[in-house]
Amino acid sequence: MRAQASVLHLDLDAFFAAVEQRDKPSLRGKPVVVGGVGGRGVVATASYEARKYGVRSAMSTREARSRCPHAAFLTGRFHAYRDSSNAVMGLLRSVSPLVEPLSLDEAFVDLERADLPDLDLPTVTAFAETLRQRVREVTDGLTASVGVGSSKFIAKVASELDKPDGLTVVAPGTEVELLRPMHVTVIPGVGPATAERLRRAGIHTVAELESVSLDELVRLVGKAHGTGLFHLARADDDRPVLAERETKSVSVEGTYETDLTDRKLMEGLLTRQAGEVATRLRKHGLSGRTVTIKVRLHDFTTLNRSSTLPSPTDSTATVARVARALLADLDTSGGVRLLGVGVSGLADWIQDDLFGESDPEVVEEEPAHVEAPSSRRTAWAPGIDVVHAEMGRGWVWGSGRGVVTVRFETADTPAGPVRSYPVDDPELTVWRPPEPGDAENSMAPPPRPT
DNA sequence: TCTGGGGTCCTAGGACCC
DNA sequence: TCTGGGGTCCTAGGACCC
Repeated sequence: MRAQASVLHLDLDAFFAAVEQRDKPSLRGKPVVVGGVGGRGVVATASYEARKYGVRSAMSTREARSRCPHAAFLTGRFHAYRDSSNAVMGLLRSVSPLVEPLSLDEAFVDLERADLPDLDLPTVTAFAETLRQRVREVTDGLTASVGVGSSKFIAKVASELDKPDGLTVVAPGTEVELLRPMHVTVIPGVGPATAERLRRAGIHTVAELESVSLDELVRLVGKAHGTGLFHLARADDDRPVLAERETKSVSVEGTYETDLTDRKLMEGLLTRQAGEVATRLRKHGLSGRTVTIKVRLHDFTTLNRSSTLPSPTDSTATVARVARALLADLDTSGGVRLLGVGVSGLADWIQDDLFGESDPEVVEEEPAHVEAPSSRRTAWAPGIDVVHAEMGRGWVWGSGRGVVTVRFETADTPAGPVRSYPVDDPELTVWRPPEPGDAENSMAPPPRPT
């Protein structure tokens, strides 16, 4: 907890629905529900007009239709949402270099890094009001709710207090008295299961939570969660605002209108999902060692099965093959409503399949002099094809001591320049031969060193 | 025909190694 | 040879968030 109110949380109001109402004037002032419109869809966002009828996020669309039949039910237009989100995040970053997006419609901003004369309440309040106005301008009319406080926790709680289109600044020193009367579910991480456990222990409010010993809380909800709750109940929160978060996993899943029973069809769907996952991995220059499938049965029981490879992959064929093998061990005779594929244990890039699909000897015989940065990452092996964001395509001449040297040589430029980069330079990634489904698939590989 | 999709983090048990 | 402990990796499930 900081001595000044220097953490800001911004939340765009009913974001998806608000974008739809902005872009389609006939929807303004009317109930709008964005989400899955099929038989098994759920509500992503309801406009405030729809909320009056009890429509809520995560409610089934079926339920929403029965509560508010005259609402407009729309599937999302994610490009439009992303455009507006980018405009807002860009605005926030112009104001402070330390911006932590939580989703398309939410972010923390560290005001200690903003250009403010001081962090006194009047200054911060005026700044936040100006920021809300500028959000309106860059998004062509969307509104945001903003909270400012001495920590992430307090800023987030504050932004909820005056929704929509409001601002709350919590004065340092008043945090605990603000929290004490509130229900424990204001604390991030306290969902239905934890709230029920606490309720059975007679704990409903933050004040009651504050009176419980650390040992007792750990006994009730586990070590990590218990210690977290102990501190948050006292508004004790030192989590920093972090601008960049590393991706830990990539996954694709789908719920089907009717339960699947045909194994061949399931294998085909998993194969298609594996292709989407692998394409996204390649697009971001990532690869991973653990392939996981997710299977939700007809009765909603959910199974995960995973397998960890000896080295990272971003290959459609490898991910698909492992996914199908994992499915083979499962009894799906009762029907399957959801299938999914994911890859985790991510490295910055790939070794598996660099020299062809199934050739484990090549993979294992990594030259001893090439040092891997960590067990999860693989060194820049000489000869592999790479691409640099500005320089374009080339191949690795050599590497060592944290530096990789690249020769930028292609069919068009046979005697290209040589450049060296830090091994973790984000501009430099392994080049992958395009697979079906990739955006650009007309490029030929560059010449290889002999 | 109740119950999405994309994530993160935690727990717990077993294998394996030192 | 027996016994124990600690650390890491892997797998499965669950809670939670937006």
